[in-house]
Amino acid sequence: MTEEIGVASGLVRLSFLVQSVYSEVCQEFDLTPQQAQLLCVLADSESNMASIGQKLGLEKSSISGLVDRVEKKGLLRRLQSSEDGRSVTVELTKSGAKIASAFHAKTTSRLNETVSCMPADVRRTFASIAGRIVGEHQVPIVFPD
Amino acid sequence: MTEEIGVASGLVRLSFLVQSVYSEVCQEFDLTPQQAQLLCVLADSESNMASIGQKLGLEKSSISGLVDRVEKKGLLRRLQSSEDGRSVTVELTKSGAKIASAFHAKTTSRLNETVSCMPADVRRTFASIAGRIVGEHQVPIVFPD
DNA sequence: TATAGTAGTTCGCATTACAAACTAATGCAA
DNA sequence: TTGCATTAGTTTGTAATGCGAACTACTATA
Repeated sequence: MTEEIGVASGLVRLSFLVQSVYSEVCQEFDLTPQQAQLLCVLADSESNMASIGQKLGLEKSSISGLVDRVEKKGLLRRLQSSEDGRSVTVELTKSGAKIASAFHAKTTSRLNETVSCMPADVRRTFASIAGRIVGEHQVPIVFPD
Repeated sequence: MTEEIGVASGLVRLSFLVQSVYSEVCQEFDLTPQQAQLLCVLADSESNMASIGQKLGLEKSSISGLVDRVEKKGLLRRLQSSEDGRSVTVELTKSGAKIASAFHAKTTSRLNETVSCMPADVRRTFASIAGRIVGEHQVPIVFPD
């Protein structure tokens, strides 16, 4: 069951596994992975378009469309910023917040299941190393804790 | 620098980090992530369309187009299977094998850099746990060792 | 030999992502 | 204060992705 693999291969294959779990949960919620990620980013706090783009690593033109489609689903809304007339504030609607929260809980539970084959201390060790890596690289909070 | 985060959040954010490194290397090789993944799968051994679909977790109709585009770049070729007239064997061309190998090396090196902030024993521990997780879940070899 | 099943392809659709060109609001300099 | 460069977002056009459904061609089996 256990394979001796290198760090790089482990990272890529782990990422592949996580993506597939993430996608499965997305389907249950009728969301695309990108839409779910947007909800998770906004769950923490409202954002303008530029900072969404920064967190997700996407160009502004990509954000416009993504926000359009999620807005059309009624999960978020755009507000004019009072401070800067050019800026748009994006925030979750009540429905969006509910779905974001349920999606987050379900994904967390599924990922915990995924590592349930390992004893608690190994899981703790793993989480600690993962935290160290993402901390070192300022990975944005695309999935709150 | 180090953050105390849960396993689920660690997995998602780590995956996000890996995806961004992977995408960066893809750009250097003028490949999309999906195209690179196809090359990596074929680097191990030739495949028919169905088994590519299984490894990548995609429907057959998605594979047709992906293989089309990579074939058009001259990185792989389709061969009629001698055993089953319905089946198609997909294999890398010489050029495709060369690019697959270079892509793999570069990605491995970049991911190793990414974890270079940690001492060797921690990296080994991490690789071992990752291997255990992907082994437990029969994650296909989308990135050979 | 008829027919059911299998391997791939094709088509139409929605989503994703980008660059370039655009609009509108802001801020700074003369 | 006026004028111009900058900034925030949007729009448009293009390419890639991924799916399901309908299709073709080959295989297997009853």
